[in-house]
Amino acid sequence: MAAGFDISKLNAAQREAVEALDGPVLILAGAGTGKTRTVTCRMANLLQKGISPEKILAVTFTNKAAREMQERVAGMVDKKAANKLTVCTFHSLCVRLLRNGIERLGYKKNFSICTPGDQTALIKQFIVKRGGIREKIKPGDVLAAISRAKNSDKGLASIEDDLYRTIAEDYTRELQMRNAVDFDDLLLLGEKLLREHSEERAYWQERFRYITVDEFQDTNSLQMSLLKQMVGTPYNVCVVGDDDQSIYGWRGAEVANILQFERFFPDPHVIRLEENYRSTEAVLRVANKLIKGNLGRREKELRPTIPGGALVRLLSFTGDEAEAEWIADEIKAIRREGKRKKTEAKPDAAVMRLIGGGGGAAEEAALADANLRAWEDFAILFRTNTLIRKMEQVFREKDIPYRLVGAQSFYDRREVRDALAYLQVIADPNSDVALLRILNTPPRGIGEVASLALTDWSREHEETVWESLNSESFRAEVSKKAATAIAGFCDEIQNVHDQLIGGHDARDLLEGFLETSGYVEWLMKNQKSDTERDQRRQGLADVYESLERTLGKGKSVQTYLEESLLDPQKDDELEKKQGVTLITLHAAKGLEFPVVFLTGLEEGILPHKRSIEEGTKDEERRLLYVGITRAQERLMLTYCGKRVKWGEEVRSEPSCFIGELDFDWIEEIDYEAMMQEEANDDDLEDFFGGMREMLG
DNA sequence: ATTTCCTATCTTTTT
DNA sequence: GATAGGAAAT
Repeated sequence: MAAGFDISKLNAAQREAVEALDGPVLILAGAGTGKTRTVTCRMANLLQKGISPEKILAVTFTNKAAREMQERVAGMVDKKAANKLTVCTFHSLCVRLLRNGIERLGYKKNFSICTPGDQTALIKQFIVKRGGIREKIKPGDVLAAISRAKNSDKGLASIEDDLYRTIAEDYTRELQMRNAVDFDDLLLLGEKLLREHSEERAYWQERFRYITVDEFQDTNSLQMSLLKQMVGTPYNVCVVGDDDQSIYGWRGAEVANILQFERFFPDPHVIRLEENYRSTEAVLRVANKLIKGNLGRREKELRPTIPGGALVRLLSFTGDEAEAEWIADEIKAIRREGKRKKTEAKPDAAVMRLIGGGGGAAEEAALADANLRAWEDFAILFRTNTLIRKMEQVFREKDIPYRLVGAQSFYDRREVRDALAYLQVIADPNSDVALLRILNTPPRGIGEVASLALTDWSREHEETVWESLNSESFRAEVSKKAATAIAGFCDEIQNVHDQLIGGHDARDLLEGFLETSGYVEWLMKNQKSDTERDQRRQGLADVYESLERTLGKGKSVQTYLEESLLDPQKDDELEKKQGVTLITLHAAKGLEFPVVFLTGLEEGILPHKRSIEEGTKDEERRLLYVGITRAQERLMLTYCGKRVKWGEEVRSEPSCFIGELDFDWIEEIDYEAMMQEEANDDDLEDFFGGMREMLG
């Protein structure tokens, strides 16, 4: 039976939250106040009170958070019950809604989901078509406008610029015709389905009687509308959020939803979690002082439970190279200090080898013995993904293991996207977007001219691209050479598709087809080096493996494709990877680390240049606040005077946020001091540190 | 049609 | 420093 969960370890507010199961509940949970523990305990409590797990839904912001929550509940109660819970993102929830009901909205059941890459490609086409090329219109800007419009309640009509709006309309029409939806459509259509079809609404409201929404401050108005449709009376809905950690305003997130919530679900039970168990007092003082700079927030302060602690360090460097190298060296140094709770274990020969600069297996063995901090205790936080590169480079030079979280997404890799497109076409040749992608990849004689004729033809005849390709009258329209190529291609696809329908193993078919179609050969030929070839090969291998794993769970190919698109993290494997964490501030939300380095506190980076232009500096301040509150024991804030940008050195000014920090809890180390400390001194310091440790 | 080489532009943040 | 898109060469 259920192992149970220990409610006695919770504080009064947390316990109150865990026990408030019925009616609307609003939990305002500051950073590090045991939010996740509280929410998971609350779910466990629902189960223990006899609520059927099928009736419980928890919506999180990322798939990673969803997996984590489910695992944690599973650790507290009966595993089988926990696995029957529905824990997912708004987007995957909508896929579920639409898989059943999208036909009511005029789409065919086998709709496909467009990736951001597909979106960009489409938008580019229309920019060209509408003559936006002269005006230097960027696809990203149009997409952003579309997304903003779809997520607001006004729709595409709210796009001011005529050209933008025209392109947006073209794009929407094209998607609809191709029976495809983008990420925003998932929410849009999901909400529409429930709002316009009472049978659907009734079904889902009955299906989920207890709903929890995590990171509620990051929901936008569309997600809020969706939530309203999902929740039936009595309103057993619990939302958890912290206005100070709202960092997705650019995606339409509205902190005002917290107020909205109280209006729509009247008299919620409001619970505040303010006692922080994560960080030292020093870290929290700095965080609290900083966030006070934001106006219009709910006044609250994180109360420390760990008094004192090491001062937060603020360091400046001459350049990004120096910054990265110092961080790497400092990590090695702090690591050698060992864990906070020092045991009496004496360093031995292993440490000698370590100081001697040895590496590899010997070093790893040394670590285990010598009570050193784990690499996983460290995290380095960056404002943008690109800033991570320099650090990566230095880590490689200095032999420090690291893991990148969500940096360059799995599904941004060409071979992965191609392979998935192939798979989708094999599963359903009528998937237009995917078919167009692989039509001439590798080059098989169906070039630009033929491709253009094809899309025009299919649009005109209101048939899918696949149908057009197979039509004799279309083939008569293109060159003889192209027609032959098309015929051959169609045969190949048809053949593989038939085999899949006939029950052939999808993985084998995909792998085989990528070989016989010449894709793999072409891919390899186009790589410059062996390492690149290996990477591509690995990418394909990863696809095969994840496909096999998913199918092994009894899921369909279609489900695999959907999950893949919505969950671009390379799930378990990435998490198991060992090393120092390199991560963006956005991706770091919800995580915690004993030692945190927060880099690039510079004007134009944090706050980001674009935020200054757009007047959203408050959000940047929250972003910094999120970064600071990730730290448990030690926090280092760094900035530098110049940075290499596009191969060119650019001057950098200290961030305006530095002036807002609480210097009572900060130890500042400036340029001059650093300059005087020669590299040699560092080495000596390291050496004597090691000696002292050896002598006990 | 395809490949190759040159150039322009790029950078927030994520489902 | 990478990468996508265009022009020129095959």
